[in-house]
Amino acid sequence: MAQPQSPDTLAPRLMDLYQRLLAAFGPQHWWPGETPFEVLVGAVLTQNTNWGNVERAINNLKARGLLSLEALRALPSGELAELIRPAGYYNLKAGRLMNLLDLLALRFGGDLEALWRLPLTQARAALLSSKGVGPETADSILLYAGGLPSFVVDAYTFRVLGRHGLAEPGLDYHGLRTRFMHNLPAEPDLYNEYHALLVRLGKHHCKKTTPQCAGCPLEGW
DNA sequence: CACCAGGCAAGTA
DNA sequence: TACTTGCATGGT
Repeated sequence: MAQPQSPDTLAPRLMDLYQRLLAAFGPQHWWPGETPFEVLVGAVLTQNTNWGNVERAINNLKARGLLSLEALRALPSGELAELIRPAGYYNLKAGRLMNLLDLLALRFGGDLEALWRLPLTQARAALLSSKGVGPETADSILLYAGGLPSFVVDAYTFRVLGRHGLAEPGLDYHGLRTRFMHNLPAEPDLYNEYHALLVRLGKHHCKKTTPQCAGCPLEGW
């Protein structure tokens, strides 16, 4: 596989990037969610959406005691849509969430632990088989709800890595994910913080694709 | 006012 | 295969 630089230097460079972000921003303590189930729901609701809006939606469910697999599945999809309205794309997401809840109920007996017990690739494939769960949502669920070492890639990841020569144009989601996973120890805590730190960097700095902005913790890196 | 936010699937050429 | 479009709220 053609890589922007030799694999020998890639691993240390990815660790160096992590250390710099950690030093600059500190631990991010993702994912805000009290239970794995709540994290899973949040993962669907936050698709292309600000987390603050997702919290409003989840609070609507919590306030009514609906934040459980059984309660949500018993809810008419139209009512679910109204409750998650603040998260945006609410009709779409109500359907996507129901798809995923059906998968959990029908294929795993409603037991998330049964999902986490599968080999990572099989658990990931199961999640991806649910319409509305793409690679980033699947990896977010595996990592942040299941505590499994599945690296999460997002738009910020492409932008930051691309700018610093660690991701060539045309590299796709799978390519970038495996680049991280083949060059870092398979530690869930590391993957957890790493992704959160990349998002944190993207949120407050360096929104442009080309030059680095002044004051960025990666300036000159 | 425009633009963005922790995507995904379906449609088009 | 490689773009493009629809989905939608709330904050800056």
